[in-house]
Amino acid sequence: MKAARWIGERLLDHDHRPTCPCHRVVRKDGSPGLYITGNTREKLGLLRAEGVEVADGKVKPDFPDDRFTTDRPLTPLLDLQCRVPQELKLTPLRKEPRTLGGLDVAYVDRQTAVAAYVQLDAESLETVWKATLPLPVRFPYVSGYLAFRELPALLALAGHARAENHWADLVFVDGNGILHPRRAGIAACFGLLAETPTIGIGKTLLCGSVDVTDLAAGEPRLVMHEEEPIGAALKCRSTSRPFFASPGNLVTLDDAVRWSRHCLTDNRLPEPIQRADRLSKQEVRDARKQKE
DNA sequence: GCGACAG
DNA sequence: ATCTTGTCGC
Repeated sequence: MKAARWIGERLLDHDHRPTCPCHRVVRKDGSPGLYITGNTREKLGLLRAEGVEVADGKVKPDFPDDRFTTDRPLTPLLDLQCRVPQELKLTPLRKEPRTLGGLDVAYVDRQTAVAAYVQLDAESLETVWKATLPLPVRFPYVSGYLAFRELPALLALAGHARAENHWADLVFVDGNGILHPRRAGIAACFGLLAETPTIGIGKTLLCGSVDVTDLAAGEPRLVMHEEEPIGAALKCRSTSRPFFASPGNLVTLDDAVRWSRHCLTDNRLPEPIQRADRLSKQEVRDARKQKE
């Protein structure tokens, strides 16, 4: 059950007080697991004090172990994802982009995200404009459900950029487009909601398969999933690790490959992503500095 | 049944 | 993603 991650994150990061009941969360097999104070013995002591039987370092379960088992929490979200691909338009890019955008998210702490946007000149790749936006985190990271975590920040920042007349003609998003089990990666969802041409860039492969043996710089190799081409592996240098490009919305796989290649420089990732990534991390550093 | 798993 | 020191290479 993926929702277990949700609970795990709260256990790691909550307002722990002396009266906090978090010591009552133990592992399925009855072993205590970790405790937020770092002292596992303390955890077992608290349970004993509450009348819980502890034998052999383990808690005796007083309920059937499938009491909390359910596949409910993420299924409504999965249903939403399944409706995404039919709404996407993977059509050739209409007009030659004059500016390109890059979007990324970094984290100040467990509950504060910072979205970063960079607009570049499509020809010179020089930075034309940039902006960042801090936002509270409302959803945990769950593989395959990244959009539910980071989309709100991206959309808010996009709204701002649009209002300032700095929205790019083609936007690169940190995360996949249709290179996703349900063709509903964050770049696809964002492109759909923002009604903007998008390309997704992943640093590691989420699903599908591709052989990157002897992959040369700038050479695209298709990622296949369920008999379908859903993205391409690319390298900026023959010696660097590959990244994975896929269409989000309003572009074709060919566009995604072509524009990713267009943005290759010395760095591992396409320039818009590289710059958005750098900006988001810089902003996180500044935010932490001011928190002191 | 078990492992894998974008950021 | 984030936590972190040194370290290998251009």
